[in-house]
Amino acid sequence: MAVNHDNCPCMDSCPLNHALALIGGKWKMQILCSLYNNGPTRYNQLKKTLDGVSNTVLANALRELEEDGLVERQEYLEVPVRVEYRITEPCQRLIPILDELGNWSMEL
Amino acid sequence: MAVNHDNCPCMDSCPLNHALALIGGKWKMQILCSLYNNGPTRYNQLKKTLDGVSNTVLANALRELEEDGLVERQEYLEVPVRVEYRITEPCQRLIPILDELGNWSMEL
DNA sequence: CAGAATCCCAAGTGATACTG
DNA sequence: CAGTATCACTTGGGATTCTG
Repeated sequence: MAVNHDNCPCMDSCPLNHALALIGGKWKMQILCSLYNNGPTRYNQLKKTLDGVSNTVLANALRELEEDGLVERQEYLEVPVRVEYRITEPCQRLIPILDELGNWSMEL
Repeated sequence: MAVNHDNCPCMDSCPLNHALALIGGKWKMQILCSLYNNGPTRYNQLKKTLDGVSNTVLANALRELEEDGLVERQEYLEVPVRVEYRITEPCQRLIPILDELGNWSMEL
């Protein structure tokens, strides 16, 4: 069982901390959730959908998500430029887990 | 599916945000993890196990976890006083989910 | 259009000392 | 022993403006 690390502390090597680093923060899960539900989305559309995100935060979150392999960025060389974001396959496998987590939190 | 909220944004009512409020933060998952693995644990023992927590943070986290029904506090009227923390039954059901989440993050 | 740069604020975290 | 109080600090998040 992955949660078990002898006597704890899991500390730095804890898979859960790693997970939190990937999808923690105020907006990352919403971003993934939106991309999952709505499919590939342009930057400004995403910004409108996630009502209240600032550019700073959204851009940073997207870059981190991309670096971590959760999101793919595709740039279409049109004028004006068009950029779409979508979730990756490994990220797809995260969705059902998040789903369980959400259900659990609501039943609590 | 709980993750689906029409077009998103899940925003405030998002079950995932609720979950994050419960178990987010730097130490809460470690606390739950430790209590799960080691069983009922006294305050100072917990503090030693989670190497690096300050009193401020640990005490606050434990109080919140207790308010949210994830942790039970039991006070034994001995001299000196003894206080033990343990995870609750609803919290037990969270463990396998965290386990999946941890596994996912490591396989990524 | 898609972001980067800048600046600011609030919240979270932490170290230390102290007390019922 | 199990915390609380106080204060300092770091980080994340946000508003706004600007540019390739």
